[in-house]
Amino acid sequence: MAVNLKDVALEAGVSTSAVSRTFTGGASVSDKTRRKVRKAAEKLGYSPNFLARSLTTRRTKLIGLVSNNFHNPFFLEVFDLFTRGLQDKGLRPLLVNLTSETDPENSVRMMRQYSVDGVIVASSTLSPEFAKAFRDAKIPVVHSFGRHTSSPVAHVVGIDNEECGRIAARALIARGYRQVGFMGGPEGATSTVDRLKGFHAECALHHDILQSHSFATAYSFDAGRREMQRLLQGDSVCKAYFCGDDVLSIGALSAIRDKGLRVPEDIGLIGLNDMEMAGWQNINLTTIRQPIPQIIDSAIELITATLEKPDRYPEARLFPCTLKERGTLRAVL
Amino acid sequence: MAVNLKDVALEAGVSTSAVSRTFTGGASVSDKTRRKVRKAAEKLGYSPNFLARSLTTRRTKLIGLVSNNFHNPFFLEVFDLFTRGLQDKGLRPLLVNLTSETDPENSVRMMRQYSVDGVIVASSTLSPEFAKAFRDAKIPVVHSFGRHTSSPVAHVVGIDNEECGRIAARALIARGYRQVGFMGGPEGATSTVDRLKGFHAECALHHDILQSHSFATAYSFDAGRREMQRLLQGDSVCKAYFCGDDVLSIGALSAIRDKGLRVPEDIGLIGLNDMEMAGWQNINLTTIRQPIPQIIDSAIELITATLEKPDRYPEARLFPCTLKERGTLRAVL
DNA sequence: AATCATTTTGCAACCGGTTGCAAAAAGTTT
DNA sequence: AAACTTTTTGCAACCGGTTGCAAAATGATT
Repeated sequence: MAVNLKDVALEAGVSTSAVSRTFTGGASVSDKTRRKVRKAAEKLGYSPNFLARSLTTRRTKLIGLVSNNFHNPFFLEVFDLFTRGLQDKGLRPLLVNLTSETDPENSVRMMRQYSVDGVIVASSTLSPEFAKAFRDAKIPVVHSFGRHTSSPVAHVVGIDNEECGRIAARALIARGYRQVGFMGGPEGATSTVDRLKGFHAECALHHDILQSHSFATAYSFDAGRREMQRLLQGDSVCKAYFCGDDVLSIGALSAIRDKGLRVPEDIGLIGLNDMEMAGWQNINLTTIRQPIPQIIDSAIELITATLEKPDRYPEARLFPCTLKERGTLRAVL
Repeated sequence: MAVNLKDVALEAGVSTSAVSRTFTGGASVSDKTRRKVRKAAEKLGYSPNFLARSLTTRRTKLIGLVSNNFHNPFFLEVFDLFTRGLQDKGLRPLLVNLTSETDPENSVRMMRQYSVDGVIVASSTLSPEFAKAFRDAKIPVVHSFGRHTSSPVAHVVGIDNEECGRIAARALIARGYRQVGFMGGPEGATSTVDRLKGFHAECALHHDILQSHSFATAYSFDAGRREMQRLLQGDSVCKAYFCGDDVLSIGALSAIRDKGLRVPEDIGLIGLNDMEMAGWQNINLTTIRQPIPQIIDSAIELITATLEKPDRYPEARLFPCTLKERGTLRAVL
């Protein structure tokens, strides 16, 4: 059915090697035969079969893009940037939806069966062990938006979540909030654990700050809303909350407003990510901006570099985050 | 490096055929050798190379998932369902981000180079010609959320956009709105064209309805907001608007509220899709519900059926939409 | 035990490409 | 024109599997 190398070779009156060489960069072919081959290929509508090629080159140009959060709009931006960035480099993302499956073994086997060149993990909740499983299997891997530990076991590119916790705490304190809370994402999410740690540490530096914390069950609107509703029913409601991320903040915001309270007058809120929606005028969320495009570009750069040199020493690339002031915190005193 | 068929055959003391046969369903192998092979494979950590296999079987189990809307949260839900649904059937989505590229030729070539078994187009803006290009190239294709024409040239599964326009018009009219507008998505989007047509036709059935229409530049919050701002500056603001989709509605909503007008008291709004966010309590959008899971299940079912029988006659599968009443239209009179 | 039917097995060719190597062709130098 | 260097070319083996076919092994029947 489909036209292959041999057909083109026959049509052009050359060997299959000649055809193969015209279609692979840097091979030795004379202009004359190259032209003949091009013409024959054109005529027959030939284009090389990447998968057959990969058998000998051992490069499929397939990159596994594995994520477990398809309910956070933040990740749509992430997928957009990853797919475009990979495409620009001639790579193809093979999308893997983890849902509840967090055991890496299945994913590793699957990625191996498809001979992906490398894997990009896009998740702020999976533990470093997940990425490590790929590394152990000798599959180049970069964990984007993952946890930075003191001794990374696999490439990580993202932000310093502890520092973000401190930034949030400082922002609240600078605005005169004295009773502050951290409303985290799921208790097991690495990002939440680290953000809490930094938030807690920074608050502890000030003797007059009353702090508390709790966790939502997921990084989602519903979870954020429910958790804030629960908090508002309690007896020690804080004056301002640092929420685990933007979508949680938006859920919290809706709960607060429904209760008839004003933001930021009655309760202040600060999120994290600065996803597109945070800037929507009807939301206008004060948040900590994560430099998403930079993180993604860097992750792609790192994975391609690792394809070249698979035993590259693991590294962590962290990008600074900045406060993005909008309308859910009162002004600095 | 990686362990292959031959290694396993050697370890198990059988031929490569025997190994191959134990790993492909319905082949003739005795229990005894099957056990030997399984054990050897286990020991060496072998799993078959799908891509090498595909060379002879002519099945890669790769499905191109091509979309051009990575800025509409609606599509995150779509990707979630597609990836899970395909995975459940043992298929792998190869994600293609079209961005501005609407010429199908490149996509066709690319999909052919990766020997995808089939392609799912997920877009409400691309014309049927796009999917047709795949069909012409003998690549099984299903256009989900695509345009239904009287004589489909490729499989389409989605909704009847004209009927949705009529549903919207009826909803507005039933609620006593007499001056109504359609604020569409991009003028070239097939979905917008069809929705306008139905909306227009239904309004025309009533002599006392004043209708108008305009287009936003994209299916996005910003575009919706900008277009509504423009409309509000004009001199013939309608009493209610049917917006091209939910995300446009949300943009419009923010523009209206910023102007100090109330929804639904001053202006009514109805969207389309019923994406998750439409139900968020701080948005609470009245909208037309599109049965997303059904559409996606059906699209997957149709593509797999077409893999079996590639010359299957093109069909259109349309699912009924229903009005989802929330808070942005006043009550029925 | 011999004959026949059925199942299991391995050989070898093939899927669509790439590539090392040596021979052939082209280009330089004397 | 001969000798030498460099470039181009085709052969054939290989990548990791599958599969048609005939031979071998097994099981059933007499």
